[in-house]
Amino acid sequence: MSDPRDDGKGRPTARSGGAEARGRARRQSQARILEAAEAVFAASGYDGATTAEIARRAGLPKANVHYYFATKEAIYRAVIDRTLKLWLSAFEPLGAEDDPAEALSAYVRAKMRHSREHPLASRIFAREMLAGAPVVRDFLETELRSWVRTKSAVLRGWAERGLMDPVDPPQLFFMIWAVTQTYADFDAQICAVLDKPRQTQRDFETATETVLKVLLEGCGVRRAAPAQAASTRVRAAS
Amino acid sequence: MSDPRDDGKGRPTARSGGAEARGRARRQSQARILEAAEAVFAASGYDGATTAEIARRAGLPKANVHYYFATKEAIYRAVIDRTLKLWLSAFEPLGAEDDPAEALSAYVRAKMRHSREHPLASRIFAREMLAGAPVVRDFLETELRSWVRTKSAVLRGWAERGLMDPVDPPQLFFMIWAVTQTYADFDAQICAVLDKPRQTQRDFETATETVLKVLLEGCGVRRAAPAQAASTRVRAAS
DNA sequence: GTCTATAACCTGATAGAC
DNA sequence: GTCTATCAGGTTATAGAC
Repeated sequence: MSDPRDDGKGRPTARSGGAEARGRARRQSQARILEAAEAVFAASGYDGATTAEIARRAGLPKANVHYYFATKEAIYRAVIDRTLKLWLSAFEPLGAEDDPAEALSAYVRAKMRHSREHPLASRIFAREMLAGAPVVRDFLETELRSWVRTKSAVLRGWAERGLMDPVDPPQLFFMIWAVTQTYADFDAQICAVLDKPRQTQRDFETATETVLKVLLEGCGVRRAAPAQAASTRVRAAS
Repeated sequence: MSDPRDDGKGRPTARSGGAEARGRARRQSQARILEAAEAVFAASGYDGATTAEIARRAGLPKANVHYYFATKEAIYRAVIDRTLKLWLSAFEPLGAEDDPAEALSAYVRAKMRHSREHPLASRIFAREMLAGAPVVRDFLETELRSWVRTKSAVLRGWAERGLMDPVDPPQLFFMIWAVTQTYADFDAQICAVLDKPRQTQRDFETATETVLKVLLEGCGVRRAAPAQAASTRVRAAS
């Protein structure tokens, strides 16, 4: 997963003069391809995407795309790599000594922001899940599983200290992920029901407040003050 | 949407003797194709699905599939038709005179059961949303939107009478749908995290109880007794 | 490194014998 | 109504000129 661009081509020749300029152009082309591919895979899925469409969006001839990425699958793996890094970046700490209201609130807000700012990544991830996680299964079974184990212990600790209700922690995470990601993945449904061409910033804020209220009160934690985040944590009295 | 099998072929000839037997065989073949197609579309999506695979699963030669459904798209539309009917069948009444705890509880339970019993339909629906609802947009903008409008008024009425907290009703429906459907759509993720080959009946019950607790307490309604359903409704005191 | 032209393959759909 | 054989179109990937 760490370097999916293993096509073995295009490495700088030993006797090159302008290697740096070429390296720049190389990275820029690759970046444009990945950005185009993200949009195409999110909209059409792996099978629906075509390398021709990716090339068109990237503003390159199709053969150029295959020069940088040997196969369509290699492009997809590179995009997934990015997606997982983004997914993980939305994972707030949730430390045992944190105040549950503050920490859970910050986590849910981070996930909501992630859906708002990176809907394409969210949709690609969702498509992977629907297909049975053929590519990201290893990630789910290692990194994500161990994250859930660790954080579940933290939540059980909070419940034992009476800071929140005893809620099955993995199930709570499934709920949080489902609710926050629906604003990216099911955008078409939400827009259709609300009779709007797209979700506005205000819709997003309403959604965030509703989600925070229902999820936090639903597991028995009092809400933190709306505006502040992880920087001004309050330690829980032990 | 009502009859997507509009290929115009295969209607019984006027002078036929065994028309009934042929009609039976016809319906049976169509049913087998649709069942196979549901599985293939759910697993692979529209573009990933092949008519050859659908035929193989249905136990028929490929040409036979094209005899009953002129195009791949016609098969897909027939499957979607089924899916939407199933989706609507999980919609409990939610009447203004019902007790919110009973009614919402029954609705969430129905949606959870639907995910458990019809995961393929749920995944096909999810893929449609991810693709921007090209086929079901009309359904979303008419039937579903009007359902949400009607039921939102019911929820606002409950909130005004102090039977639940004032929660933005459409947002609450989005949350309920997201949470309940995740158990079908993101099954791969849930199994991977829980380290199980599949979700057991017990996992499903834990999930249902957790979802009910968090969602109902999250919008300020007291939980109804677990076992009973819509038959023994309690009228809300007005 | 870049791009045009093309090869190799697969898929949806059909023709036509039975 | 059923099924084998095949066509037409589109896709991934590559060869080879520049």
